[in-house]
Amino acid sequence: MRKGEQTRSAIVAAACELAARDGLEGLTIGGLAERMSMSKSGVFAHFGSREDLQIAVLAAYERRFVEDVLVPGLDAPRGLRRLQAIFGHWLERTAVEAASACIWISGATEYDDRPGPVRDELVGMVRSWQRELVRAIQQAIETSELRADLDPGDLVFDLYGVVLVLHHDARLLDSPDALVRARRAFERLISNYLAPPGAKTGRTPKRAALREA
Amino acid sequence: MRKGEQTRSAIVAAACELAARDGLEGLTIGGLAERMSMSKSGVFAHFGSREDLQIAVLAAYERRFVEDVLVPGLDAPRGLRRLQAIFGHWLERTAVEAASACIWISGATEYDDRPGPVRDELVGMVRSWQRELVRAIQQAIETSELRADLDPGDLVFDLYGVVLVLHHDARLLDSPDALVRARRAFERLISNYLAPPGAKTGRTPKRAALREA
DNA sequence: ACGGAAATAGTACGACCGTTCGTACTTTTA
DNA sequence: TAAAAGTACGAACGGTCGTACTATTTCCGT
Repeated sequence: MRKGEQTRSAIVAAACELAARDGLEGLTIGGLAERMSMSKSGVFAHFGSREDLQIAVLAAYERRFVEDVLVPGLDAPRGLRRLQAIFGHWLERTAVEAASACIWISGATEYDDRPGPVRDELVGMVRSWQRELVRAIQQAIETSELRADLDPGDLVFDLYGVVLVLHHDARLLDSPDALVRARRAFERLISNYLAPPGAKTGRTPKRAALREA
Repeated sequence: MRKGEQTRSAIVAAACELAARDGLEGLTIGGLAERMSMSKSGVFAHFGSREDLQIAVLAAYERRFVEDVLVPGLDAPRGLRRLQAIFGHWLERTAVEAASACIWISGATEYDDRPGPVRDELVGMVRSWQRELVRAIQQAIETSELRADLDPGDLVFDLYGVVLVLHHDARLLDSPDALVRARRAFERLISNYLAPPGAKTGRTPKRAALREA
């Protein structure tokens, strides 16, 4: 029972690469078998169905994502520093490893109109990740680094947008500026929400501009 | 020579709907034929290949996108108002019509690793749209509504991110807040770049916060 | 080292894919 | 009205898809 799990995880690893290139829907058992120099049925036997394979790929991706982005971010102290660390790793993973796509992002457009277990799994993972981001933001509020009246959901929304457009511009448009633009966008976003220095409970004036249009 | 073009455009219209649901790669001639109550070969005859069909769908989408987003925006006077109008229509089209996806966005992840004529066409359209946005931003700089030191490319990057995350959250996560979050994000972005009132050439102080982290 | 179990291969299936071909039918042109 | 062009059909092609079954090989504890 050891050899089996060994090859199974090797299959999943290869499947991750294929899915990154062709999408989870483009992932095919025949192609995977060829990549593994195995027979189709040999590969298939490790999963009850293609759907289970896709879900296994998603799970493997999540594990690695957490390892690459969240875990190293936890070395930074709670608060703004940690938020910056997490987001920095996220950006790098999205852009520098831009040779291969993020299957959460490609999956979002593949499954937004396709109900089923794969979509459910994907949605659960994205929601869970966004919850993790909310937590990091709330901690930065608790340390009085970010304003108390900041809606964490708003900031998560903005941060996710930065990653999505980075992925888009770097991969589809081959834009070499995308990463530095993303970093600048992050700094701007944060600077909007910085608590005024020296205040324990931040409530800044300004804002309420742009109310006429 | 008239009947043919008539049915052809009907086919393209149906293909647009199918592609919005299943993606350009998920668009199939058989499915399209069934939708049209025609034979596969009858549908196929209007296009030399599936690729040509996909490109025809892209072209039709672009025409409609320009009609829905850019053209009505041109009613607003040059400058910030026009930029706000264009972006507002863009947001509405992305969220309210969120019943069907944007094939530029889904195509971005479908083709970012898949070279070929379809990708080239898609990239050309997205680049052209971003150029249009740059133009609108530059006009808002010329009217001294936005700061002169604003890099239009940065703002286009940010705006695109807002639309992408709106598309993502509204469609994948069924988030009911996505649209209002997107609108707030837009206001925040713009307010970062507003030229100081009464100045012809804006060069504001502030900023340079967040330089320590 | 042997025997049972686990792992892989082999084979076959029905469905659907894009595409081609020959042929009717309908519209436009001369 | 006759000829020509345009339009749609049905059948069939070679392929690939996921999956089900069966057979064979390989592993591993005893």
